[in-house]
Amino acid sequence: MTAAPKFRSDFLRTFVERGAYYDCSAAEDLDTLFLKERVTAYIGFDCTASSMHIGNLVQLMTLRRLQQAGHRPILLMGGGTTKLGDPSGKDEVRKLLSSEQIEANKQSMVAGIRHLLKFGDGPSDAIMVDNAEWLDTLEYVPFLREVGRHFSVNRMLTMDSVKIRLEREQPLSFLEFNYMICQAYDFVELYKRYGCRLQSSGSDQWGNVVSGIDLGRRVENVQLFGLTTPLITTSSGAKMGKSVSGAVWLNADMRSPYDYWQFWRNTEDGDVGRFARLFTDLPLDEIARLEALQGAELNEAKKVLATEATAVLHGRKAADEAAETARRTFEEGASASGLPTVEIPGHEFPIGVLTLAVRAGVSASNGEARRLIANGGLKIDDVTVTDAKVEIAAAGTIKVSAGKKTHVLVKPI
RNA sequence: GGGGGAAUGUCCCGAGCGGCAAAGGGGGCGGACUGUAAAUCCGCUGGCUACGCCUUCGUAGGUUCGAGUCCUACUUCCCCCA
Repeated sequence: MTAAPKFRSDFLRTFVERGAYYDCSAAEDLDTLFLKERVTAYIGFDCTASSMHIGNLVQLMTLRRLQQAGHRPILLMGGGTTKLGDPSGKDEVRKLLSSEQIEANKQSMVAGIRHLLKFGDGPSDAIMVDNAEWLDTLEYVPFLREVGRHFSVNRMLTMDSVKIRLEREQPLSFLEFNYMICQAYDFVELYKRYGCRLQSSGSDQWGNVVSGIDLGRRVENVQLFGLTTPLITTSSGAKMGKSVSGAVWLNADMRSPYDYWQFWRNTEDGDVGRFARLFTDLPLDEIARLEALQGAELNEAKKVLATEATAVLHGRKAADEAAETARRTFEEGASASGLPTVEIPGHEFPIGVLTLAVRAGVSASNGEARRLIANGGLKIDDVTVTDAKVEIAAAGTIKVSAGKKTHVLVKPI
């Protein structure tokens, strides 16, 4: 990482102030470009899951800030590159996904982030493109002659994504080996189609970004730019978003706005300011005020962080509802109606607590529910369950809690 | 084409003289302490109709009272030679 240069353009200055800057190519020239014109920039996402996750959020926020600064963001969905599999940062060959699966993932991923960007035809409206549009129909030999000849295998072997596999004696298939070439080609293709000059990405993609810049210079004689963001970790060193049962998904149907709000509410003290700068639209002076709070007062800052971050992803209304539900649940100890709710047919009652815990989704199995009870972690309507054999009668809505933070409402119907 | 290795609890890493539901980590989940934080400490971490039963060690067979452990074939990967 280079020390952040003193930028003159609004966009890059904000980018640095918000803590999103890691490195960029030809900083001077890029800064000038931002001063001079409306810049079209892109970030690519592969369609490996049915939802984006917290790890993608820094990139998504970059697109958002580009748009806010009046530039034009391109959301590139890697419907084509997903068919190859990105070897970066992976120890193993990815499982191949079917074309149908990739397409379904793409639709779902895009739907999940619709509040983050404004799409349309306006000058700074976001554009969504799928690189399958051009990658799927490439002809092998012409492609090799036009693009492949600009790539040195010697150099590709020194790229981290490749080198790491080789050093660890982990397999790297020829299919994956082509990933960086396709990503480089994407950049040039987006330049040709949309005049896209900048690719932003996480710092782990630097090698691929540079490859695209090189290719642009060679085949189009144009100066392209790269801008990377740092890998975000919590202040205690953990990779972000790996806390609760795997990834923190952005799609509302995979993690409700309420649970998303909770994720931010549980931010470590030392991260409040940094995360607020990165993941909310709050003014910097307001953030400075919030992070200056000490001790338990920081909880107020965390609530603001949670609400604002949720508003960015799910919209203001959902964020306010999540905040209110949390307030009633945690500060009043009430069975707030906004909690995640599970409906169970009335004829299943009276129901055993184990089954109830599983049906409510707070335990994965009866065995797990048993252990939860043994550890004193399961509560029904705020009463600790001590006997795994008790049955619960249907008496209106029941609050099922696992530990202090997980609460689910069960509604007999 | 020839030779040598590797695959372990479906989160990951990783031990495993033929008696193994399988050591030890990491992670995760609960509890205590707190502020819905961090750090620390404690417990748990295959499933079930549960003092018993069932399913797990790349896949399929075999030897054995008994196999993660031995044999055979296959799959995938790594290394060396050609």
